Amino acid sequence: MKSCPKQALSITKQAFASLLSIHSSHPNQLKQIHALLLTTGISIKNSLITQLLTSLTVLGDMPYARQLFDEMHKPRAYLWNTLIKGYAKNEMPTEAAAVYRQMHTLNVRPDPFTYPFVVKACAELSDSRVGVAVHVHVLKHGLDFVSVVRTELTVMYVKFGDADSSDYLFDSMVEKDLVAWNALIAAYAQNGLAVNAVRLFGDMSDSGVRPDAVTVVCVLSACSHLGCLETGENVYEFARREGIDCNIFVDNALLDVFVKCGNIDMAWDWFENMPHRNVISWSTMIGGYAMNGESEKALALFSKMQNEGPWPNDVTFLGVLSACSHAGLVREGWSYFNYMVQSHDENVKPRKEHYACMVDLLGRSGHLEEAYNFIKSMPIDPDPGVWGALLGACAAYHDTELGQHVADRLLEIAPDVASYHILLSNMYAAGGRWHYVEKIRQKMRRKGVKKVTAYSSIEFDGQIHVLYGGDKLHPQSLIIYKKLEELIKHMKGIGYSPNTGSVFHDVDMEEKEAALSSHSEKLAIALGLINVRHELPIRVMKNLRTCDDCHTFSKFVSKISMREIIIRDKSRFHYFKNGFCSCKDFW
DNA sequence: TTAGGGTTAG
Repeated sequence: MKSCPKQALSITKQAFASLLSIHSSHPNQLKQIHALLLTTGISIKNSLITQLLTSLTVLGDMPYARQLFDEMHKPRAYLWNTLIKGYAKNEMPTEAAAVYRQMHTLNVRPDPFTYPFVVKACAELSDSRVGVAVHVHVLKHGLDFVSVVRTELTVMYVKFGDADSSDYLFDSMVEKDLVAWNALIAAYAQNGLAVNAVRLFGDMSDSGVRPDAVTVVCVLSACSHLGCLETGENVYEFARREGIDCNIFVDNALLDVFVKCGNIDMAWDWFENMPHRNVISWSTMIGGYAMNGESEKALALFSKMQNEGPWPNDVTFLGVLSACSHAGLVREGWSYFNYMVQSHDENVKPRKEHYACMVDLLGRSGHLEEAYNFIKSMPIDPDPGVWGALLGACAAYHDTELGQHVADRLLEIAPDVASYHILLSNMYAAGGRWHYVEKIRQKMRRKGVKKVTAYSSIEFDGQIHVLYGGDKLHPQSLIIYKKLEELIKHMKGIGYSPNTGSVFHDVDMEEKEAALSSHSEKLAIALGLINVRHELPIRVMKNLRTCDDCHTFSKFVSKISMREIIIRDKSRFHYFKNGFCSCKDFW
């Protein structure tokens, strides 16, 4: 090779460069090119290696990317950055952080391009100490005013639930560009702070930065979470005026708003008139019918999709199985599930979520033993979601024995999840075994397991109101409780008796009733009765599953107030009208 | 020799 003329060498390198750019769709092709490159013995130009490394990280072959990286002699900072970015983008935050640590140990000086992905990886790790340590490094290197780095730090602190830090970083950002606004709006929308997302969208408009389609999609997604139909429609109207509609992402996001606000007919109209529909549009619509209890329509739409729509994916099947689950269609559920098992399409192979759906379907229909055997026969390790579905069924069917067995398994693999402790505790409470309830409560206290705070939201006059259980902070608090008192008195006269089975503590009857009567959905319904125009339904969105008592309560309220009440809980929609619920008490 | 933001279910 030494005798090889310079010009020929350059041609060879160019040839490899074009080989790389043409054959970069599969890791094996890249490996072959790499091997070929090594046999020529030409000194591998950095740009070729970078191209190879980047292609490997894009294709997600991180082990090979790592191997290639390890063969390099003293890689420069930008190559470290490429590797970190690869791990971060391939959902391997632990590895990304490890590479950064190694870089630090070897005294490779990080540059402004290093931190966006290191910080992103830290945000994914549940250990906030690592994130804070990296923030300190950023400060030491004087890179905290680089807007991309600062944006990622802001998002990281939102994920850690550290509002003071994220507020400070964002507010003190000198030039907030479009991506910075979008990143924070997205972070709020995805981390249970959807109200903040909507508010920030307002601030953004005031600041003069013009939103784009990404902004609109994020805000619409926040509206979906909150169930804010009016705000969602206003945001879309704004997008239309600004010419940032005509985009399938925006169309799907608005479809999701209709679906998640329980406006299934509007969703269908919108879906039918969309100029383009992809697998997400179809899956959203199918899932929407399922969530609204319209299982036949969900399944009919799925057959239509098989005939004329795009190829279904794993998410489509979650909607299909959930439709079966909500309607108790055990036979149909099995047949869809078996179809998935036999499918040669890797995208449709059942994942743990599908197993959880099947357990839910079998469990809800009372086939507890079958559900248990199904879990035991699983080819993959059952995750907490799978066991949790069975525990829920045990609680619903008062099978304390199996429930205890399931809970033992569950608390082994997910000892810190409050909802499982609470399910177990409710199961004992329903059977009056207060001694066990107290034991669980002590265990939770000892281990510091925190409950997810229950809240409900309701929108009227363009304002979003969020109410927590026992809320006393709402400006109309006094009238809300007065209204509730009136309602309960009236309802008791016609046969309502509070179902105290699901109250956590072993306290006396009066206290139990008081705890029940301040559940967030009851407060939201009362607030709705006071404020929502009579011709409109009262739409309440709850972040957790609604309890038996609130369900009965809502039926009674729909009857005595002659109002339509729509509650979306974590599981599905409930339409209460004239004393009945669309779920037929099966949820 | 390179950078940050988005939709679907549970």
